[in-house]
Amino acid sequence: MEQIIEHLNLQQIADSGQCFTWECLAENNYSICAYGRYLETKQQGNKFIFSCGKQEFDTFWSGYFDLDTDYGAIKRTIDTQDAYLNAAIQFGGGIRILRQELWEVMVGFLISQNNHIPRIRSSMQALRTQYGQRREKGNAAGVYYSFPHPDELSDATAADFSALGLGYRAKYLETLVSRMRRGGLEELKQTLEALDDAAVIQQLCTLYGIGKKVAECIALFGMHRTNRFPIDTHIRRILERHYAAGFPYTRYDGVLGIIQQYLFYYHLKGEK
DNA sequence: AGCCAGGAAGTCC
DNA sequence: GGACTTCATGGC
Repeated sequence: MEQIIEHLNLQQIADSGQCFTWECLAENNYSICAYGRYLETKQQGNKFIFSCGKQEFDTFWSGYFDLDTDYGAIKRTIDTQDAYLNAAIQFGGGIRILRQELWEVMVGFLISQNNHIPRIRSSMQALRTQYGQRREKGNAAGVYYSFPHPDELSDATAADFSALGLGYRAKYLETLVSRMRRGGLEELKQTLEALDDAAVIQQLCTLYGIGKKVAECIALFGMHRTNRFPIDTHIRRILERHYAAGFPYTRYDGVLGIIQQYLFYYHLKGEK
């Protein structure tokens, strides 16, 4: 099916580092596996072609791409005097915060610490093909691998994960899997849903290998807590260099996570 | 061009 | 404050 969508750019999202499992098939053409479903999509300007039917798009993928959130309205609240932020949005205004699966995000950002995006991606891909379920694409030729549930990872050891390039993070994942298997993940999800942002972060930080920064990312990308503002090395530099007098947190209260993504992506890819 | 060093969406002890 | 895995990246 086809659809016109504003404030969405596949390449920007794919390179923004919020998800590590999209696969680039060609320019502006990606395959996406999420919640066990498979989708291929192509973009030409604001026109998109999706490999699924209208009903599946409306009931599932539309939510995944966060199309119910009005990014145009958010952009209109931006301080016109803030040259850096405006440049960032000019550069990466097609970024949205996807509604990804909690577990996949937890693993992705557990691996992300002290790491490069290309390497995170290859580790995530290896986890899928090693432990995920092999499935027919259905609406396209070939097969894909779903991202493995904790139960599907429960026989793997730290040494197995290390072999996939996780390095010293392998033991973190082994411990996390043992906590999240056999209903642990579903229990955690229920617990977290009931908590406010600060308590979510606090709760996540009790897990071995998850510190403040990773917890913030999990809340933002895995639970759509769009007011979380993860401060990593890139953001820290931006704050020092461009917001030495203080960042306007209160002005963007409620959408700080979205603002963070614009800034992060611009620093990562745009600003030279 | 090819090599080398500093750094990478940090956290643990 | 130091150690931790490995390697894509940029500088020379």
